Amino acid sequence: MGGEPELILVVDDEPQLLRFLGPALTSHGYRVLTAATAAEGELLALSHRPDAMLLDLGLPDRDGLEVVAALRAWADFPIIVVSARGKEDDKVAALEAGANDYLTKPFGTRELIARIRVALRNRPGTAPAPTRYAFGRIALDLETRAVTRGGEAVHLTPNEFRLLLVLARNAGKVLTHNQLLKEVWGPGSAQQHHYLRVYMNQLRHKLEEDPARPRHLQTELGVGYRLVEDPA
Amino acid sequence: MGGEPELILVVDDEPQLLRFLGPALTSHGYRVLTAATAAEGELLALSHRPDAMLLDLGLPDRDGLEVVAALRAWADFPIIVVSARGKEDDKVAALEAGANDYLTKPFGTRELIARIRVALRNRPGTAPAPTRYAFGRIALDLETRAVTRGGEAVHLTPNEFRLLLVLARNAGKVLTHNQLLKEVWGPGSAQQHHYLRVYMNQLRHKLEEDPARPRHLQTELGVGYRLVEDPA
DNA sequence: CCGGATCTTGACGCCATCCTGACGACCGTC
DNA sequence: GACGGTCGTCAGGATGGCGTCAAGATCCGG
Repeated sequence: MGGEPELILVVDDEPQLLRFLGPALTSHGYRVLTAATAAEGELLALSHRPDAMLLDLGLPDRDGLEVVAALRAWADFPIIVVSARGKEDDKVAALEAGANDYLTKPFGTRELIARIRVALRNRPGTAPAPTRYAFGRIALDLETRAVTRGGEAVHLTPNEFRLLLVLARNAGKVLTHNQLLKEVWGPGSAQQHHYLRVYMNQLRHKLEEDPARPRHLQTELGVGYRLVEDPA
Repeated sequence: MGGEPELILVVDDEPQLLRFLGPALTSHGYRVLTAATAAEGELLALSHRPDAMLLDLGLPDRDGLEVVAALRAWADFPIIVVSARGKEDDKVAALEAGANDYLTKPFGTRELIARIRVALRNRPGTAPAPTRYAFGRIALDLETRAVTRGGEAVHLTPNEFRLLLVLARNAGKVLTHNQLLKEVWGPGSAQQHHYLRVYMNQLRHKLEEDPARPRHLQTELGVGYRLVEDPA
């Protein structure tokens, strides 16, 4: 990631806790901003757009749940609620109001740091494409480029693998002949439907129990092909 | 939203807990998938791509942390860890390994539901345009090219599918013979009204309860055909 | 430069789909 | 009541897409 260090806004009215949390967070590489009241916290959140917020529910000037709801109206950063009250009703209410996590005092620093990291990790903008797929007894791993059928390794040629991969990434959907050709053989290969017939045939022989009656690699006549988990 | 209910995969070896969690989750509108071992859980996760996973750390066949790490290698859905051990070290280790949340047994159902909702709410972008139509018991999905009648799959030939699609896109409206012919068979097929009679007949036999008294695929005498949701 | 793996291309039989024709049902008109 | 028109129904023959096999052509590493 390597960019700016993340900014954490801590809103709590206990100076004791702040003196304790500040160093803990900075020592883990975060920048810290503090506020002692809800009003000040909202103001700082608005002006500094922190990457995450630590919010004590027991603030003097305003009800904690209201603060969460008010923030959630516009803020998209994670809000981790901290409270001395540990009843289930309190937790549910805060989470429903929009909090991302709920910690009951007292809590350990390391757990707090871990939960902050989880919250930051889950921010939008990080959608890793899956690197593994499975369809019945067929499994496929992108990183190792390994394909197995019922646990046993199956060797696929490059073109076979690409074809299977395109189908897997769009599992369930029908892909037209030209879509598949473009993805596997590159543009300019349209109308070469014969490739597909040959390679689908090879895939079926390597992956299907009964290549003549494919379970997963289905033909959509006149349209294209599709890979399904289970033959409806 | 508004599509399929979310699928939750619950991996736990205590039947007692499963019997307790299953109804709790389904009653909140989730679909539930269960597994009793890590191996089974990973397989189901791979093949069914749940929207979230509930994972007990104390599984018999494999260390819980390993399972979390292995899943995180490819899975992008939230993993909520459940454990009887509540020590800070355990929590930190699980969260660092990739878990999204950590609940200590015993926990309340409402808190669990609330935390699941938080996890689902935070998922990265999920809004593929649902290209679907429904008319009574007849449903039609453009992406998968699947047509169902009362839930059961119905196979349509390319021409049948195109004809149904044109009618569905103009649901309620009457389409003239020539309009339909042009859309399905291309221009230059005008006056070939016999095509329509044959194919409408086939569609009715595949989709209507009583093909002789069509509910949805209506004839407009001397004009054309129309697809309606409900026979006024 | 050789050998094996992979890709391409051709040929052929089969089968789903499509087209076409024949016939009956229904309705309005003369 | 005969007639013409439109529509629904059925089935057989034609067509084209698909699966299948195998023989070159090509690529690549040793």
